Amino acid sequence: MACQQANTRMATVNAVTLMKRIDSIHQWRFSVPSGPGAKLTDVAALARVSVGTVSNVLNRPDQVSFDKRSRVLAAIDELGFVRNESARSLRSGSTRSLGMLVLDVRNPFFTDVAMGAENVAEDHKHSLILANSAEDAGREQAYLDLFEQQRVQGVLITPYGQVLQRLERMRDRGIPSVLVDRLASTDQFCSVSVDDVAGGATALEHLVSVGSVRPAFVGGPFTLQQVEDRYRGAADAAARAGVPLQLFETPDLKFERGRQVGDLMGNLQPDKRPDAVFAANDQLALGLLQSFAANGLRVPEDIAIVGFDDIDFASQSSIPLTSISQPRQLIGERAAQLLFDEIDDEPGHVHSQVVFTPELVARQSTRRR
Amino acid sequence: MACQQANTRMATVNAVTLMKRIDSIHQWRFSVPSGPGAKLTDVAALARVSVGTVSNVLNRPDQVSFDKRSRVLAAIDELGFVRNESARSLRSGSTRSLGMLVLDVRNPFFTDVAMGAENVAEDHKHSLILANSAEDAGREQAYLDLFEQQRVQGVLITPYGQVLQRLERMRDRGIPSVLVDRLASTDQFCSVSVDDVAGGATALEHLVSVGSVRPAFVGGPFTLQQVEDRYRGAADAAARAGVPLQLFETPDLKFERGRQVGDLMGNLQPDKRPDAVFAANDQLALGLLQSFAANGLRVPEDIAIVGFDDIDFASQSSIPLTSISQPRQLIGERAAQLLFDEIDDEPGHVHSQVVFTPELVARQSTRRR
DNA sequence: GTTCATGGATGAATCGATTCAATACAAATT
DNA sequence: AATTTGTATTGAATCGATTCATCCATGAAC
Repeated sequence: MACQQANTRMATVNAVTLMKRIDSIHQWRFSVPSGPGAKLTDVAALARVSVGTVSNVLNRPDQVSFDKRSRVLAAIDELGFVRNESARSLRSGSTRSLGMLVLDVRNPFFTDVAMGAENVAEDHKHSLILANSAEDAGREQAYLDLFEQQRVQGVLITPYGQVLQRLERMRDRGIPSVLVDRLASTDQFCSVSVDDVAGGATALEHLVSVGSVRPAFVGGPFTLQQVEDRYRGAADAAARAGVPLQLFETPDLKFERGRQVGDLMGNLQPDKRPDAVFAANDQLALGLLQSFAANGLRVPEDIAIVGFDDIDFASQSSIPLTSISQPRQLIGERAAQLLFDEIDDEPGHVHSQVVFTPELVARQSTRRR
Repeated sequence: MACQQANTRMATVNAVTLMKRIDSIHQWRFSVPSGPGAKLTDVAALARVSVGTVSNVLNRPDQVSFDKRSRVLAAIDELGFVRNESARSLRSGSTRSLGMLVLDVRNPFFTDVAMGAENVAEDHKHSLILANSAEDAGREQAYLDLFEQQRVQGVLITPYGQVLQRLERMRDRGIPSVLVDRLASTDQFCSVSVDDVAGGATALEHLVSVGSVRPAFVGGPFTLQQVEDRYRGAADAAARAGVPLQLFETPDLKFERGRQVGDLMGNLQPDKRPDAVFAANDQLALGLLQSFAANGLRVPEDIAIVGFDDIDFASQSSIPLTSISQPRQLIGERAAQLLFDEIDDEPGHVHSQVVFTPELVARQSTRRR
């Protein structure tokens, strides 16, 4: 009884589906195709094959005979079928996407890293969802929520707030992450970072090698690990070289701060004034440069400058800026590779910390006097 | 017979579901929660309510009594339930996302526009998927495919290749789009753009007003509508002012080209050399600036420069650069608003073309001599 | 005491793909 | 001729949420 009813209903459903198909073909032929697009069953009906075969054409085309495959492809084309990704990933249990959460999309450093990651993701037929925490713990959490809801396969993140615990929980539930531009403090994660201490040392050694005897460090806040490390590297190198290192601490790393510090230095007695500056990033360095230009200090003759990051504009400044260059794209690529390693779960996956050593790019701002 | 079998199978399924539920609670209580997360039915069971109620708590919390609502929320918390967005949007037929396709994520112009759009999207509880066509027609198509598969609610796009027809088709199937930084040539789309002709005119009038009598335009290729328009605006303004306008055409708008053109100008006789340059964008302008600095030409004394876009680095150059500023963030916001208008289909939606007039930001590079 | 209205709650049906056990069929082997 | 092997194909069950027709309980109105 109930059974009969079920059968009846089934027949009804089929009839409706068929109608819809004919209808949609009709529309396509004679007018503008519109409304909700065709679905897989429509394609199957038009190509006179089963839904399983259509799915195979989409996912394992080489397992389908030439005849049916081409019929299916023709039907797909005819109907303008576009597979519904929500349905795909609901059933298959796997989205084809990674989430990436950076501190500032407007910072070219991160967009470069993202491009590197995107390239690798593309090779794996995944897409990269790029999000911007904008150095805001709330947004950071919100985007992690989003990533979890979207069931991304993995996350690339430059953490801002306290998220490590959460990331561990996510990993335990099947969403691994890789820390970018941060050395993992635990062995719970892979990370890709840059040896800022070495970078700081390189910068300062370079200044000494071009003749500086009164170098200074400009940067802050020291709560940023990067700043701390770069300073420490520079301080150690200064000690080794037997020169003092003056410190100008700033509340942030923005251009404006650089200009302010520059103005400050410009007002010092020439013999008190540093003869070279190592700025914790290029923004600061450009600020210094602008200030010096405005105050009639010559770079590098009166004062040399080295920055950090080697952003495009370092080389594009009127006086091209010496800087410490990080392999940005490579960082992104490597991070994505590590992430895929963990996703594909080569069972013996061990978390590894990749540390790149940044390189000096010498330009006019530190030319030997 | 078959009917009986069906019933039996159903019972089996229920038993399995129950087992799984108990199992997952068990795991939570006594060990690390892991494996596939809890689902909505688990929450319903733990809170002793129906699945419909849980769904209501998630989507229409005010329609649920306080008692059950808090039980559900407690269960969600206890199980660490995260709603599966694929399932949500499959059933509801609507994703909560927009796609945005730009020509170059590394260009601060586009990241600013994107941030504006993102803010509006956030207000509408949507997320913005940012993709980079990188001025590659293939990638552009591929990302549009992706957007269609993901069933985004709408698309913000700065078209590169021939995509208008495709966008029309998408719109007819329920995915509208808004053109960004492009004036829609048809009335089929909304668009948000900037009046480049006016911008070009402004730039040239400014140069004349600070005393230029031999201005030049640098930029290309003229197949880019932007370049064409900026040049035309400048040329018209020059004609009106009764000064000639020299043209230096470039194959692209990159920094390096600016430097090359700058070197070229540096080699001209001082009385043949332009006394002011309008560069089609800031990258070119910075290239010119660097070249002039290297060749000992003083800016603005020997030659004034005005750029276009007012990127951050325009003001951060050693000699701060006068530029034509576009309301980038506003462009993104407005575009997203128009898109939501069309998505929410206020039935009388008419496509509108928003055109912002760019503004001159005068800085040192055009200071009156 | 009965009817009606209403806000809350329920749960089977549903969205559109993929999966996989079952089957059909051809070719190879015994 | 019978059996095995292997490949191509099928279609019902499934993923995890939302939807919505239905039901329930409570109180107001008659």
